[in-house]
Amino acid sequence: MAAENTDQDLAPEVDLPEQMRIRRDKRDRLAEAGLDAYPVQVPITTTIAAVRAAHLDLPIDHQSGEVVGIAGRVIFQRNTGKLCFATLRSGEGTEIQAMVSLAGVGAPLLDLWKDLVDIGDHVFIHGEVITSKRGELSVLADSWLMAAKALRPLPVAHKPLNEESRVRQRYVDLIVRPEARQIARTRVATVASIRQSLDARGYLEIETPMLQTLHGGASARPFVTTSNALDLQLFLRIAPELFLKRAVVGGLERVYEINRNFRNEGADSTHSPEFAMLEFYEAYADYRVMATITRELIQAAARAAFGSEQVSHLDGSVHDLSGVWPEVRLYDAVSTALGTEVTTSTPREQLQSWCATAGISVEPTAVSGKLVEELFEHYVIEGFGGRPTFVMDYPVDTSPLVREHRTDIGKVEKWDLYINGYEQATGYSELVDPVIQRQRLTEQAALGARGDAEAMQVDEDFLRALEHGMPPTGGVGLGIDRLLMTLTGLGIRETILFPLVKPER
RNA sequence: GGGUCGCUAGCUCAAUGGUAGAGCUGCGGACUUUUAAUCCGUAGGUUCGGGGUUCGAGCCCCCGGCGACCCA
Repeated sequence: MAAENTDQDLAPEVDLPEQMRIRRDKRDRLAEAGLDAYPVQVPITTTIAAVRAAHLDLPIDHQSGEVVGIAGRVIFQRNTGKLCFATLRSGEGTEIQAMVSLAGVGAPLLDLWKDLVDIGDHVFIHGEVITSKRGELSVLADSWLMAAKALRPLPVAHKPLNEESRVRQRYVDLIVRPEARQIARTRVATVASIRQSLDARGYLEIETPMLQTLHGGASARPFVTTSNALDLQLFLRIAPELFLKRAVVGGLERVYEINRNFRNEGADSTHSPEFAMLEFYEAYADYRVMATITRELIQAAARAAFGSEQVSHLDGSVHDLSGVWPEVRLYDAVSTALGTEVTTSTPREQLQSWCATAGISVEPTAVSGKLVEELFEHYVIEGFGGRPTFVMDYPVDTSPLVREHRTDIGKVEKWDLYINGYEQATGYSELVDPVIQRQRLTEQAALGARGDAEAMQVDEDFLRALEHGMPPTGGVGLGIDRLLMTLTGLGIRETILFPLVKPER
């Protein structure tokens, strides 16, 4: 590692920005003064939050008598000649004031504090819990230690960091922007809520392969990699679907997985090449049952994250996720939009003509169902507004893993849930007939052979599993990052702590 | 994929084609009750990279990089 970065590592210090040179110098001077810039530990006795909680009512300019050792990051400093104030913040966001005075620590430690402590440093303060003359809860130091010296200056705390830096240096974003820390916690609460909802319903959380020898379970371009040891081409999974279904065949009849999928596609405000996905399958359920469970999952997540099914976005808008959500049928919606009836038997040439009129560019080989879906996305989705809407009953030729509709020929029992114009989740009555599944995958493979990079491959082992008998099953895929978008109104790159970004140079 | 906008000091931003500036941060000094402390002084630049036009380019032109927004 070091050997590959010699230019960086050996960069003369004079080439560093002044402020970084100075902080490196302070690091050295700490050692000369007998203070470790990076001690293995500091003798904390409690946390900032605990001190705050224990002294909620301490009157102004009062001594508590309690002596504590605390540590936190310096986020503001106010130094005077013989009395220094610093605001310390702990990782979870609680702040407390440290007071370092001549009377409390003596001249040598006071001078070292003033010389060598910067905003951004982690420090340890030992002393009595008091309130200042302005009433600020403080620890009046009788000694202090460096807990970890920061060699880079923090950005100005009161001006928003530009968006690119926030994503590229999330650690800085987390330090300076409370919303960034809040989003990370909201995500945890959301995912925990999902697990709780499914666990309560008797689901098992399992883990399935991310390295797969065949790509399937969705229509998407995979990332391709190689196992050197096995001399084998592998794909990063685009979906866990085919393995979760194997589990259902095996008798794990309510299973889910929350983990990453990888799709070799572009990134924008609603797409990320790697994204977190929930998939869950329930034997003896169908797509309607799964729609209800999905709505309840999302509503429970909203309550867990915000205490309400009315979620407030950071822009101040309020979005109502409560109640039962509207449903539209895909072909009905497209028919209404075009002012003429569109069915599964509408000729492909007619659909292509409508697409051309709408200015939708489609692959010349696109199947009829794909064209209908394109028309739907072009004409219908915006009309939903922000209201969650289930779009029901999709064309069979774009849904190779879904069972045919029980009454409508040429359609499948599939819904997509749209929120704010993006696809939030999709649910199926799963195709469990191994003979039809083989036909569908064979057709997919034929598309792949003709150059469709998103087509699925024939997974013989998956078919063999189905041939052992899979119970009637409902399944759902739900984007976790997009659920955070739904709950917070943020772009996908704000909901992912460390999204993929191109190298800076 | 197309279009528009942006990239300047550690951070946030200025700068008719004519000496690259400000605030905060930093550094030196004063200050024992501050709260984005205050006051005095001061330093800090490969203007994203490369090429071109020009007496002269942060600014105009071309190529490239990264990002944001809109469109498909």
